[in-house]
Amino acid sequence: MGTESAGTEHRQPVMADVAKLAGVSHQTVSRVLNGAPHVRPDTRDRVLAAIRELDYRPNSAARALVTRRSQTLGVVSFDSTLYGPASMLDGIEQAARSAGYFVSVTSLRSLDGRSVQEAVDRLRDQGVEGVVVIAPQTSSVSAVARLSSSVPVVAVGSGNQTQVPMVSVGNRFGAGEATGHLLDLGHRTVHHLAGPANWLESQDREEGWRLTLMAAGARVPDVERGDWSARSGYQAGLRFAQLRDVTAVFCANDHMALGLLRALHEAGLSVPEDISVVGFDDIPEAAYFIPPLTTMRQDFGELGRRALELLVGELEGGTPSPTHVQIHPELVLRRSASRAAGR
Amino acid sequence: MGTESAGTEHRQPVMADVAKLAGVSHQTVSRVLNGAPHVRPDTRDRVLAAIRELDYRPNSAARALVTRRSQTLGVVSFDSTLYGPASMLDGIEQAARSAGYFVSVTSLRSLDGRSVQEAVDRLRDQGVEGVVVIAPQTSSVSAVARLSSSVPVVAVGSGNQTQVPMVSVGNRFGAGEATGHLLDLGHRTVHHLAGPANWLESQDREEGWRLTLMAAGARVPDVERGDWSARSGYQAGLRFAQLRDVTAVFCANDHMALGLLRALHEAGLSVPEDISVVGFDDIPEAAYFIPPLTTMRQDFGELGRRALELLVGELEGGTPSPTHVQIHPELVLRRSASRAAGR
DNA sequence: ACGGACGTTGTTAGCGTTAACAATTCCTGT
DNA sequence: ACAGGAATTGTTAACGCTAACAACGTCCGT
Repeated sequence: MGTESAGTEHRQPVMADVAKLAGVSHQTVSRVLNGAPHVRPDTRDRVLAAIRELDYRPNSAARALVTRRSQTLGVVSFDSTLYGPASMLDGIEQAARSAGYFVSVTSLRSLDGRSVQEAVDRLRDQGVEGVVVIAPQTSSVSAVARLSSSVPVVAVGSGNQTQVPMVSVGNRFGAGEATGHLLDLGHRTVHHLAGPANWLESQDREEGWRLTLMAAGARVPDVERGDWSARSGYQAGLRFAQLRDVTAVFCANDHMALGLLRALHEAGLSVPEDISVVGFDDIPEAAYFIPPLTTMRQDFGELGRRALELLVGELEGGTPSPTHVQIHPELVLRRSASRAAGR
Repeated sequence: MGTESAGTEHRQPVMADVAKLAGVSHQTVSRVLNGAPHVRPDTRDRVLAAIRELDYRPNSAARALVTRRSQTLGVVSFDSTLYGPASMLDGIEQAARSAGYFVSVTSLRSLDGRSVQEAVDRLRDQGVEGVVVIAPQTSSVSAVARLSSSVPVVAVGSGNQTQVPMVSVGNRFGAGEATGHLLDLGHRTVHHLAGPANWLESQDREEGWRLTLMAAGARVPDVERGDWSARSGYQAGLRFAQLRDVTAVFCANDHMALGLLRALHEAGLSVPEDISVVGFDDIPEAAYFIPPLTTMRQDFGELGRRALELLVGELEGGTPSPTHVQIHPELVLRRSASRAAGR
């Protein structure tokens, strides 16, 4: 008793309102809502009708409180402006939705471990049941490993950490393919425009490149290093253009390759006649660079989806074992790499 | 059940646990947590110490239940893989975080009104306090207008709908600037590569272009239409290359401009000598196209931030009036547009 | 017709927090 | 020292839902 409605009180309807209208107890309403067995069909229909009539919506906070499940997953990403992270986020969201979860995002401004810690804490405070981390820096991955105890965490990106379940692309493999392709084309060696040193992706791609070169007995030239941006690729390209002996460059991503292409073009060098270029990612624009970019395709959306599946599996199936799913990138042949001609 | 084991019962600490440890009532703990006045400093310290010791974290579901506030905002976006939406999302998240809100995202697969309806419903079910819609299609905007009654909604993107508060870029203005620039350069007229017909952005940019041409007494050529992708820009470019009279084209976005550039290049036409090109967006790569793209810069991040401010203002300040914030794009001069030479 | 199994529904008790109010303590000025 | 008020703390009752169990039928076999 107590708080009976005063008059034309216009609050959101609650379960009790539905119950009254349908002439049943609120528990029966709950049963209908949750698809519990043993509800007589006509009762169910009456309840459903009442729900529709009142436009009733269950209060998720109340439900979360009692079930101890928020139906929410968190994503922490580093720079969701970049194509890769954005696509992964997209894949994650898709997969989450079809698994019946909401997704809450938060992105890092800086990449120290403390920042990752903070982000995950924030998410935990919100009551997420698990989190996917898109944060492929050395520092953040180790930070993630530390906090996986409180809430299930899955990382997506790269690296061979085994402390945290992870889905990653075969960066080493991909870099090897790219480098091998260039070598097969007859280049004496392959130069490398690497990504930031503290990114796992960079490290793995560089390693794949180096290993392949060594396995082929080719000279391993010094690495140029960019920051993933076209700008940095351009600057590196200017430097490569000076070097007489470069005939092939493997770029750690497509954006840098774009900058490189432009620098080479300005230097009067033509691609692939003078210098062959291979990228990594296969962003949608890569096919429209001048010339069209030969690159390693990786399916970011799939990556995100798989990461989410892993997380949900751990959440629901009770698979506690740190798994490591790997997705292999694929060489896409276009026109930016060709037979060595010397220059 | 994961890491739960029978012997060591180890539930998450709740407020009562903290209270007991600190030797106070749970209400005092609540007061400390919420910064209520009239708590003696040393009591506060004891409580704080207990919180730290137990690593206590307030249960957000319980709090949301009683306060009727979820501290969560929803974002529905269309294709967060694109640079624009991704950047806006980023801006939104930033702003939301600093305003003390969580952000829950959901993206649309298809763009009919029903789909928007569903997405917003989903978000409502989760208990979001407001939503930002990044969905610049004709159909979705009108759908949004319809449902703004239940939960505050702010749209971001384009259009001159007044039914829903909105922050948009001055697309018409920007298109006018771009077109005007080309005209000033001496081109008789300017061709247009437009975006999808059902996008508000497309419509506004096309209108801005058309109006400017008409105001200048220039002929208004037929429009080519793409879908924002480089691929579609390439195809349109192939067609433009056939037309003898095109000396300048204004592309509705940079990605299509990239494809256009490539098509022109293949057709043996040089930019800007034979044809001048101006884009829209100023994506980070635009400066590294061949040639560097003259384009209209718009600050997507800012757009997102402003949208969120608007929403929060409505939520907290109780400003119910549909506002319309407009951000002006800015012409960035690079090398893809030059004085008309005829061809 | 009767006892029991089962299908169906209702009742009661929390979940962990904040709001409202009651109770206590500590000061002031006189 | 004492009333009166402010500062500080405690107690109780929601918030809207699900879990657990109790209470009704209803149907069957005997």
